[in-house]
Amino acid sequence: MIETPIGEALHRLLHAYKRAMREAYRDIGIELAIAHIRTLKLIHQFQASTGAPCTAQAIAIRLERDKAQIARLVKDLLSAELIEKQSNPDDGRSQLLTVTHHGEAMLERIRMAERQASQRMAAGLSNEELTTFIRLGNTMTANLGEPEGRRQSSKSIPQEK
Amino acid sequence: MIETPIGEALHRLLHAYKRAMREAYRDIGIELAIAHIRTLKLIHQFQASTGAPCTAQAIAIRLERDKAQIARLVKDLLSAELIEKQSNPDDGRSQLLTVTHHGEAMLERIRMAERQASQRMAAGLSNEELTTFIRLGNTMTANLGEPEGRRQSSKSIPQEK
DNA sequence: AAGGCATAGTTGACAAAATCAACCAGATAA
DNA sequence: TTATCTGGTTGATTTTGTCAACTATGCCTT
Repeated sequence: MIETPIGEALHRLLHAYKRAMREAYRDIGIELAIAHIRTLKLIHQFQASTGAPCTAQAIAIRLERDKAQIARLVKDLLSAELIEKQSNPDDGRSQLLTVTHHGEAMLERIRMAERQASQRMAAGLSNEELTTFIRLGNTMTANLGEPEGRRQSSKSIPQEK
Repeated sequence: MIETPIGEALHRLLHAYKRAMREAYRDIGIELAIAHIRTLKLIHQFQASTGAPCTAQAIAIRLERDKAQIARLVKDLLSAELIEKQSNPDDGRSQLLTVTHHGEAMLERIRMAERQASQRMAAGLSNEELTTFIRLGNTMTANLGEPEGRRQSSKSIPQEK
């Protein structure tokens, strides 16, 4: 077969992965798009790991996305009543986002769907191999994440360590 | 930091990678989108490895994309005179695609841009680690690529081995 | 030879993902 | 008080991707 460099391997894997995830979500009756699901998961993880609510700014930083896109994703999740917002007492411009009970239930269904697809993806690979893959992937992401300039949404935002 | 499973690591890496590639292409004055570039590269690789021209069907199979999308990508590349087509003598429905000299020159510029970004991405990693990453990635892609049904563009098309 | 089915490619429509720019209200620093 | 920065919003656009229906051609069966 044709030799594939890293970039090509990545494209193919993420495309296959997204397709598998979409099918798994659809099989369970979840109609959320993948970006919405990632955002919902991040809001929940933020709460769980810091004990504090999340902000749109934190999501934009963590996902390295344009804040405009995050705003639209958050708006959709609010409309679906999967998250809710309160005014931030420390910053009048900002809202604190938390996952609702409805959102918690949705997250549980998402986990079920992902478990199945992830097991299929990882078939024949040891835990060590999976850990190695994640480590190498995160290293490359970090390598790419130190820009020389022109990054928009995070141009003057310090990278979290 | 928050633990990231494989899916999350993949999303972040490909997003960072695509952004780095776009910046590298832009720095060199290339205005093609990434999907167009991947298609152009594939047509060239197909020629180089088989000695025969490429077809839209072969691209759809190799990239695992909907044939409608491939048709649009091919149309754009034809308009940009990066590739050209001839009627397939063996199949009146099909056209054979080849890269033009203009396309060859574009590919050379693309390789220069990618070399720089790839080196930055791979900083600190050995060749063995990069090879391992690609191998694991391709294994997972293959795991996901054996559908139980509902795949559109490749539903009745046998997977290449 | 004719009919039925499958296929290569095209087109329309739509959804998802992502970026860029401009804006407003609030926060901070001088 | 003023200037600058920031969190978030909205509009516009580009890129990526999927689904369905269609046409012309190819293949198989009768």
